[in-house]
Amino acid sequence: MAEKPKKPQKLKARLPRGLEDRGPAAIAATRQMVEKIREVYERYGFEPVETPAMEFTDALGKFLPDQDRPNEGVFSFQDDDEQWISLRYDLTAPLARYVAENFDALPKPYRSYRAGYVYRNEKPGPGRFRQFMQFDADTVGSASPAADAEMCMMAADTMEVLGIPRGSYVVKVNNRKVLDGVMESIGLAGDENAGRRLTVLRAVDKFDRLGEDGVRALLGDGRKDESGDFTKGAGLKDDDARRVLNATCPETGTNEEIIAKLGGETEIGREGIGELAAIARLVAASGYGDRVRIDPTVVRGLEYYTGPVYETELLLDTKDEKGRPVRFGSVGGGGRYDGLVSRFRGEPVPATGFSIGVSRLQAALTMLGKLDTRPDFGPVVVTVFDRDRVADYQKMVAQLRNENIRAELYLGNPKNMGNQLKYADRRNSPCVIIQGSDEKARGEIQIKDLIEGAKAAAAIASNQEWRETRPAQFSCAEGEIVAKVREVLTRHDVKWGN
RNA sequence: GCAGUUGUAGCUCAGUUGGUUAGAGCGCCUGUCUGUGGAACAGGAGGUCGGUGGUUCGAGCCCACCCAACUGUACCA
Repeated sequence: MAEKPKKPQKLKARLPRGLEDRGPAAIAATRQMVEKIREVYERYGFEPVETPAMEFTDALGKFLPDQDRPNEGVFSFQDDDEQWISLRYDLTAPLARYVAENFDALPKPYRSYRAGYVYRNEKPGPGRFRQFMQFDADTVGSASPAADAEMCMMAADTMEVLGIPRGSYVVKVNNRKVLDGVMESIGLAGDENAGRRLTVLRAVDKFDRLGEDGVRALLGDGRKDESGDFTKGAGLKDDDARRVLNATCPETGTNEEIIAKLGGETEIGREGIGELAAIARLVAASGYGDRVRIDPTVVRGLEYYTGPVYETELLLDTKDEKGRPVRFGSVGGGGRYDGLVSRFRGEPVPATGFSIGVSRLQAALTMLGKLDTRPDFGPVVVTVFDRDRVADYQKMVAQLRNENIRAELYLGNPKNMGNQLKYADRRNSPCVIIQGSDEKARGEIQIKDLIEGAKAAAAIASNQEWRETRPAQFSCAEGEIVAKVREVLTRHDVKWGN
């Protein structure tokens, strides 16, 4: 014990929670998803624009009320001039800043899209990350319900282009004005009731998770969850709670039937219903009435939305590796934010937008087994047989690379062939090039087809036989290296990158 | 934040009523194998038993506090 030398304290390699490292398969999947989404957005007439990952905190509108510091949900720091800067938490608020700053130079209505990472300092979970990718599209400068309807239809098209069949997703639409009208009708108008209105909205938003009874409890005195934790409710009278529930319970039937049941006891409520009806008509006319559904329970994140709100939800059952059901929440959402750009300008600038949660959607599709997670093929590996002929091998690599074939020289310790082949195997290489002194003397090289070899190996039992038969290996003239390698690649349909 | 559950090797987990030097499988590295991937065989590295303090002759096991992860819930701008 005493003679055992004390080990130096090792630094623990670790990543903060809610963040993830991404390997080749995940990167390839994201690239494909982003490309497909981009095609849809372009087809709808949107053009790309990107903004940085950071903004002044006040441009994001994220200072806590009555405090000189940013909201805790955003990652923030102070610049050397003491100004607060925050990582963007979505792509909408930065776009509003961009449009306001470049207003005169942009055509109106201005239609643009962008993909990028956003950051939220919240508790992570399945499909919930603290850095995640969104793909966002916005129309700024149009108050028409056609702009909103278009967002919903584009959301539907996007889901299908990503391989989610019709019927396995739904685009839900609601209108904040309808909710405001209901609250006004039970006497919750005015600034003094802002807190209770928020509680009511949060309760309604939980309908899909807690059901009618859970929402009723939250509208009334409160609710106790299965761990025994108690959540205080909005304190509505039974009668008022019933009216809220009547106006917000999910209804079955056509969009028109649902809209007809919404009531509309106030001016603001009737306005919202009218907008919903207009969207429903536009959506139906284009043949999207089955996928874009009016749903009175949709609330969405609470601050800047002013009218229609939309949400895309997967209807497929997702289960984790232990078979437990996993709730992913919405994989996309958006709405109308008529106040966000006008904050920077003294005039009204209506706007509406929609974002796909690329990271969450990818997590869901991975769990559903709908994404190809097989590793890509590695490069052709040129092995080192004679150490003093590395230059010859490097030349072969260059020949292949010049023909756009992924290739590399084995850069490890070339003491034996076995290790080099093991390396190529791990890299998932389609084939390796071998040239020892015997081949060199004949002006030939050996090409070993690792894909074919792996198949042939299944029948081979002993290591002796394995080595002696050299399965799927052939020789060719030095000058044929490119042509013969290409034959192997073609035979196995090897494509890199896509 | 609140509540519940769980922390033993890189991963999945054993570990008796508290009793020498904490184990297994898988993975990893090396060798058999300076002319060939897998398999097999042999060997090796890898642990402050989440942390600190306490009870005890003696703690991976019992107690207290702390930390972390997971699940639910809240918040989610």
